[in-house]
Amino acid sequence: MTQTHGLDVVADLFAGRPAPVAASTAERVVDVLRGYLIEGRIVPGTRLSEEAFAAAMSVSRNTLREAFRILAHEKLLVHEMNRGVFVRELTADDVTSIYQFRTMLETSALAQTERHTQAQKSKIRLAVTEGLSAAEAEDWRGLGTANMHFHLAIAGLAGNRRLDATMSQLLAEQRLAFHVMTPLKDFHDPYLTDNVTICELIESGDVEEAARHLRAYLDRACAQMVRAFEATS
Amino acid sequence: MTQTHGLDVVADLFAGRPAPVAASTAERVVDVLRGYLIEGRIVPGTRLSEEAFAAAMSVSRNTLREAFRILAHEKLLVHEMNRGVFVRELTADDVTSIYQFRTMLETSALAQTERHTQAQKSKIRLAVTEGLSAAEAEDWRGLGTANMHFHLAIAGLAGNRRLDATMSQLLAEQRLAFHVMTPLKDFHDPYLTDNVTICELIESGDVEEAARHLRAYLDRACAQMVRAFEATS
DNA sequence: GTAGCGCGGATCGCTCAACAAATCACCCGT
DNA sequence: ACGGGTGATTTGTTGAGCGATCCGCGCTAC
Repeated sequence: MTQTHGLDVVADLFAGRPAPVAASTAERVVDVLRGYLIEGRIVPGTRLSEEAFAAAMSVSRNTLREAFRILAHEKLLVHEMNRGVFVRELTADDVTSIYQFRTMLETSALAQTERHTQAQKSKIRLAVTEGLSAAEAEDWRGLGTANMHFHLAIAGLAGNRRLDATMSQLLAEQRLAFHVMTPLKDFHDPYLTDNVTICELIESGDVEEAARHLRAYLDRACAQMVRAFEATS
Repeated sequence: MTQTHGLDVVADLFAGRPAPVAASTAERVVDVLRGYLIEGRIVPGTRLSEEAFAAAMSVSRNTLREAFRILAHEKLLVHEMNRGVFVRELTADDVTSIYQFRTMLETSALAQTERHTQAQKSKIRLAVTEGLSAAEAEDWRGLGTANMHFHLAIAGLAGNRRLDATMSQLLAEQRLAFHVMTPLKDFHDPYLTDNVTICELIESGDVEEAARHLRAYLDRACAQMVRAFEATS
């Protein structure tokens, strides 16, 4: 980095840019595919043919395999030797495991009050209002993502990049199971009021009670999801 | 799965097997490379030439690239577009971030007393004795891995596979920084007595005090590491 | 009928060779 | 010393190819 400017004016110009849209082809493929997976556009369990997908995305088989390897590492795909890659199918155990881990992360983040910043707290509030307006517009998919933002913001209270990363990955993984939750309204809507309560508790400084509430909330959500899950299997 | 056997006799035959040594070539490469990286045999910052490594490990460039992608995803390598992959160089911030996260995970696991099993607790004790005998034999590298096993066992108290996975990954990542800690004795030895104390506290059922002790311990270790870190840079 | 067997056909795992594009190292003129 | 051009090196990606493995199907034997 050449130190030509006293203040880094140039850096500011590019600061708010939406990331160069994934430079490499493989990463672009990963992003697209990940989008499909967490939106449930490909049913869990289906095999992803290398040839077919390579053709569909106009990339070589080699590049596609790089992408597959990454997504398998993110646990969105399963790689079975000499058989191919499949969209991950979550079991009921996976769901409880994910929720258990989430509970640990989120309550832990909540407990680190000395790290909480005003910026993070306002992100929580933002996610809540996002959810409220999505509900008002009866945009249930939007309500789902708002809910995700809420929990990411909670985890963000710890101010730890690594925690944020694992949290997003957990949520992505969890989304694989959302296709069994139909209609989405029934799943997300009841928790909106919980989000409001928790947000207010945090703002009022009573993180203890917020954590208790959150824990109960997550237990309930987990139980509901497991129930819906075992009903279909 | 064909249901030929009433009791699954066959499964037992293969139960204790040391995993088929990574079936695919790419995974084998990943394992070997990961071994090198966490042992510090390749200095952080060095570029890993595709051609050279492909030749050295007798695999094609394409397969090697798959391996590189995975290791980059594990944050052991850094991939820079059109420049190549480099062994990750941790910053002091990384170290504190890792320790902060570890603290959250380990104390969280410790707090979930209702999930603690006797099997897990004995694993902790095992790691402690492993460390004691390593210290007696003046095997400082062995003491390091014993210490790792200790913390993995603590995290294992939560009984959550995902937590275990992120914990191992964190420890692997942290190991990238161990090469600055020379001699290893001075870094690991002081903490052996702490391990003993914490183990006893857990066995006596006083997880509260164990958590406090652990937290202080990790803070100290982090500070020491950061100090050693900034001394070299 | 059904359990075992063998035989393609499809797909994966991996390699090799090639080429465009980007980066790097070096030299040059100023 | 500094900016700029130029060729060498390395990466990004592709395409073809081949052995290995798995799957489905039909055959046979009991």
